[in-house]
Amino acid sequence: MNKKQKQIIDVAHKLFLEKGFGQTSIQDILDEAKIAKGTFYKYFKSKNECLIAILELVKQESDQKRNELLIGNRIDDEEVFADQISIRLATDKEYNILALFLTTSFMTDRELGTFMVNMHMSEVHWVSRRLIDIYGGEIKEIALDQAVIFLGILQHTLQVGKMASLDFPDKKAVQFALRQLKPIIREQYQKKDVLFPIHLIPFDEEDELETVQQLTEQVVNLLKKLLQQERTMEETELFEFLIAELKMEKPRILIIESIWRTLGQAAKQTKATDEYNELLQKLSYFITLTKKVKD
Amino acid sequence: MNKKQKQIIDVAHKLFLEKGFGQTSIQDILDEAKIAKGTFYKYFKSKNECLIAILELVKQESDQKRNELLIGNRIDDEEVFADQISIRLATDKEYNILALFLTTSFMTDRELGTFMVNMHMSEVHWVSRRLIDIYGGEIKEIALDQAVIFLGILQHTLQVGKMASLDFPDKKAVQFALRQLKPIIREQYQKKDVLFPIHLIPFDEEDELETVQQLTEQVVNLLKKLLQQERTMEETELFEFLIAELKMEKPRILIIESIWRTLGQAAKQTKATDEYNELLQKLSYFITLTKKVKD
DNA sequence: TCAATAATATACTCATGGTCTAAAAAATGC
DNA sequence: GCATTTTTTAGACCATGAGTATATTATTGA
Repeated sequence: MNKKQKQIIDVAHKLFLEKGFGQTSIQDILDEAKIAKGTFYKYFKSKNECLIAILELVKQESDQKRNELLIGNRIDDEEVFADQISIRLATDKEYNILALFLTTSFMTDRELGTFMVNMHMSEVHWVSRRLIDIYGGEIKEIALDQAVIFLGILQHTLQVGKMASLDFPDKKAVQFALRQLKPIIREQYQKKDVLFPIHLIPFDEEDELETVQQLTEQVVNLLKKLLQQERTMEETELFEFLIAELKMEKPRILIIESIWRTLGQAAKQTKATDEYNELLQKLSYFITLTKKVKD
Repeated sequence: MNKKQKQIIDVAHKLFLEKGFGQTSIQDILDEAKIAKGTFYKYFKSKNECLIAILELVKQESDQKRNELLIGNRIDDEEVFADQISIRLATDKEYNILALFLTTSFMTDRELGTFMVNMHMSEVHWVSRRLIDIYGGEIKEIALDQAVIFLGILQHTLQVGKMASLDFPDKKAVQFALRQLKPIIREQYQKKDVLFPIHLIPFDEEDELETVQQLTEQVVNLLKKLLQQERTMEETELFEFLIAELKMEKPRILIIESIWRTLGQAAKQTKATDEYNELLQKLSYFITLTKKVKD
């Protein structure tokens, strides 16, 4: 990412938060960033594209934080899940992401619309996978339903809370929603009353839920793939070490964890590619899952 | 309501549905309605005010339908409740009402924003009152929470269903949400785990939940109040009869019901005042409640 | 140093919401 | 049926804001 581009994104980011997307004109951004119109349109085809760029960045950052939260904790710790949700909420709320989702149908702009839908669906899928982590594979069939229910309760609770000017902290709403979920899970699990069948979750993501072995293989493949691209010396070294370590009978999990942390730091500096982030995510999942299996 | 005004509203209504609010320009409305700009701005201060007018009309119509649904059925019939919800859903979805709610924070326009919030809060309150009808006064303390949860699940279920292009009928989503609610109610009722205290419901509405006696008194007062305004001969006659009947020891419920129906028909023709509609609503509630008490 | 690239300043188009005015058309009261 | 008032029209006009285009001035990298 270019320096000027980053500058524009930062300013736009700030202004969108302060005044809202609709209320911020491109001129405002130009003035605040002290750049010419041409520069803006050199980097972004439109205001909407600029928003998408910001949203992608924000998502990456919160994904990172979510992964960090997972390390060193049990995968089935509800408290960790609550924190992970809160992280996204903080930024989501600032951006009124939910508002944007639904304005989709208002917009002519198909780009932004589909982007929003994809982002939301990926969040729903993430939640359903985490619910399986927490409540076990037995709820697999109803996990999507539960994710939809959980996010629905959460979103509406926050919305009404805001409307009624009761400003309880986000996390209180998260925990409330989570508490409500439990009796539903018990009931729905018994009755097998499913609305959204699990097969709606894309296959490659579903595979992540499988065994450590499969996960190891995926990570190794990813590493090899990334090695074929241009990498710094440090990365090459770390990647090759990881591949070797993962191929061992009993990979030393604490060493892998520490490398993961290093890579995560590096990713923070430069805007990491999707594949790089996928690696980080899979790696952190591998770590937590391995720890769990050890128990 | 003026004839020209109605014409404008109808055209705007149609266009908003076809192309969406944001995508419909005032010029579009003018062209379609074959009107001059001045005429539009004679009746509506702005595009937003026009939307509000439409929304008010739509709400009135669906309130009416909801009331009609209640007559002749038990107040605690879940099926009736599901139908009542579906009614509003049909129109809400057309208008992307939920989208508008949330865009509130995008808008500079405070008017439209507060209007939306009020409309939504009144819906939440209505649902919580109906839940009390259905599950009994014992759940009074948790009724608001339940309404928030129910609407949250419902809204998100519909949203995800739309995004995933599974087009199940609205009513299926309503029944799904309602089924999920039951175990929550059981659990929450035992644990008294309340987030939104009942006192958030405005007092005058809360009173409606009280006894038939109180309700009778309220209806009589409303009738007297309305009689002091200008009324047609027919209305005066019906109103005075109702007052007399309600004061009797055992009001003949079927007669009252038939008068209610007549008044409802009349209200459909001319745009009824808020007070008139309140009367209709209270009356229908009186009828159903009385029937229930008889059991 | 020179050529390519990045950045600036500024003028322009176009769509849209909203205001204003003068004249034509309708409605209304006597 | 005529005069007055109200409604409606047509269209000019303004402001704002997104996005395009262009000519000019840095910056930079080989």
